Amino acid sequence: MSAGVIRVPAVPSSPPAPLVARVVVDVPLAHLDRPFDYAVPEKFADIVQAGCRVRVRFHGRLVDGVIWELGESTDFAGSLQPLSHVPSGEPVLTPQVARLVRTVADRYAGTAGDVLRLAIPPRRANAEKRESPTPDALPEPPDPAGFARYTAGPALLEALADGRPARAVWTALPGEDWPARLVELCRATLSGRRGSLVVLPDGKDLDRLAAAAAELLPAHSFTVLRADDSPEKRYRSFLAASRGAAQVVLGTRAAMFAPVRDLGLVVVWDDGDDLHADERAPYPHARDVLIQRAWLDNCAAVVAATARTAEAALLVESGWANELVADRAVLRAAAPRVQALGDDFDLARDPAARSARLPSVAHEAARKALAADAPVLVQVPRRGYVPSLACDRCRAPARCAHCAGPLGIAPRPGPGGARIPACRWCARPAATFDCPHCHGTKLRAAVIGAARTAEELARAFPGAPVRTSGSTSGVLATVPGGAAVVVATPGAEPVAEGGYGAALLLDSWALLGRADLRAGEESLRRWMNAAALVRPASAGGTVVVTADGGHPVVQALVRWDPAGLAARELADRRELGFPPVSRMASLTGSPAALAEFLETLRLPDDADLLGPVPERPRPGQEGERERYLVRVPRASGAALAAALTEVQGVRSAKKAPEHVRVQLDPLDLV
DNA sequence: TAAAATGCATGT
DNA sequence: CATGCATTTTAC
Repeated sequence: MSAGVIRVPAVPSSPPAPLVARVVVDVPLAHLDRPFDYAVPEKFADIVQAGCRVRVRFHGRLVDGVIWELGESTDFAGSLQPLSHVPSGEPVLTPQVARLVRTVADRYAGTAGDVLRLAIPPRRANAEKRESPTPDALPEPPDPAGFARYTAGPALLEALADGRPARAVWTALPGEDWPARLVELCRATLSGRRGSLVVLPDGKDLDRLAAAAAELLPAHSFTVLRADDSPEKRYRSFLAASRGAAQVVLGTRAAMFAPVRDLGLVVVWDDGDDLHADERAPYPHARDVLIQRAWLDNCAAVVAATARTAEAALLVESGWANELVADRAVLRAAAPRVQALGDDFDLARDPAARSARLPSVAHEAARKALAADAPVLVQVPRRGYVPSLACDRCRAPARCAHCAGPLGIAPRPGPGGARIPACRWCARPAATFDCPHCHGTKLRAAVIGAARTAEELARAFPGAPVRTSGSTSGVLATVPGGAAVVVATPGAEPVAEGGYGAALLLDSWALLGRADLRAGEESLRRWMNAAALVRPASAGGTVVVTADGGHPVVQALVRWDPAGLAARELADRRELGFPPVSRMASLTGSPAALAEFLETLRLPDDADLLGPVPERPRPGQEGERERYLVRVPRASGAALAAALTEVQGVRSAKKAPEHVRVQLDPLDLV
């Protein structure tokens, strides 16, 4: 130290200014997934806040970042670079969301930067300038009558109003006005000064929820986050939440990270819908993220749907959540009559029958409803289901004798040009087949659905107007009461004023025959979501499903027993070693990159490596790609994620040229 | 992208 | 075994 330095005594009244900003930089490199310390220059001292955006010099370049936290010292041995820019002090990352982001990144073997990109919308300076309108007053707790049909319903509302961390798997009754019920949950929570977050699969559902919120919540107390809003509007809605102006946030899956103030409740609606799985790395699932949030923030959680997933069943079975269900008598009063077509009418067996007229039972149900001036819902399959293999005798999906993966025909012929059935998980050829259910030895290709045209139905019911709702023709949210035939693909069913008089579920064989781990659960979910729009049996409501009444999934629909099927699914998956009882990771990439990846990978001892299987080429992707699956017991899930993260770090540090896509608990376990 | 660390040959 | 120069590593 030079002799001429003059030491200035510290002014006692001024608090020590924050000197160090720990910044998460937006670079896509796995080995740099940690905060870096920067000096806060004098000129920014007044505006910087924990959670605000910054630009910093990193590796010589200017990059975007977020202040993870502010501190007064650093462990870094070198001299700190200063923050280059602080575009605004607006805190866009709350400490609670920061913690969630870290947890989610770790769970999915991704980086905090990747998760932050999902969690924080792009900045719009204009939106920041505007003030967020604040609500006038807290609401009173809601009328408990809405939940009176569910055994523990009123008690749940009370718990929420008291700020207790109640956890429930709610199975909504058919015909339930679920948007109103969900808003009542939010209102109960808000009456206790706590915020709520509700995540739904799509914009159509969000419209209904927002309409209910406008009725039941104070003005400006809620905000709606939807992917199809303009960037400016999205940022404004986001700020309404982060500033604490609106304490109730309703949105589609990107809202799962919304910075709700004083979070008291998280809700996911229809958690079986695959739209809840984000398709950007690291592919988080809204239900799982919200459950993590409930853990971290010790808040209430409600997993709600008309049907039930095996994951929700596990939450109940493990004791994490209580069931919120109606008893059988209440259910009988609410449910439509469900008829399954008997064994004698088998659409799948007779190709001619498929293109022919409606089965007479279905025709009769529709005719009656139309005669009573009620609309009829017709659910038809979407095109493009993947063909799969099933037992020729009993139709059970064919599974690999080694790992219980689904059998299929390889997209490319094997050695010698033969197209032998093979496991789509571990790629072992299935030279012989012995059905575990009926000991059949022959395989058949399961039927691929083809949409019945609206014109065909129009001919079947002359005089009734025909409307269609689907992704190609446009999704209708509602249809008026009165005789009409409404043709919809699964998930696009409009709500009918006064309920449908009948529903015909014509996609049964296409849904049930899919080579998907979730085919059974998913079929019931889609059927129930359609059937729930039908009037109760006492008002003449009828549902006809064109499937074998002996099939367990069809039985669950007839008896309206989503909990029973979910419990059964869970038991099956436990036996076969499937999620959610085990955790799985899929690794996709070029054969060379995968080989190199696996060389560095140190798997937990109890891990099971399956594959590789060839990946069907995606549009716009060059070269051969294949996929491995890794399976571990649930307890080793964190160890698996950590091992995968480590390899990603090593590979990115040595600049491995080819990327390997790592997905934890992927939905498509075909 | 640029500074620091490491590697390596060369002349002592 | 310093020294100079090239290459690799790090990233605040």
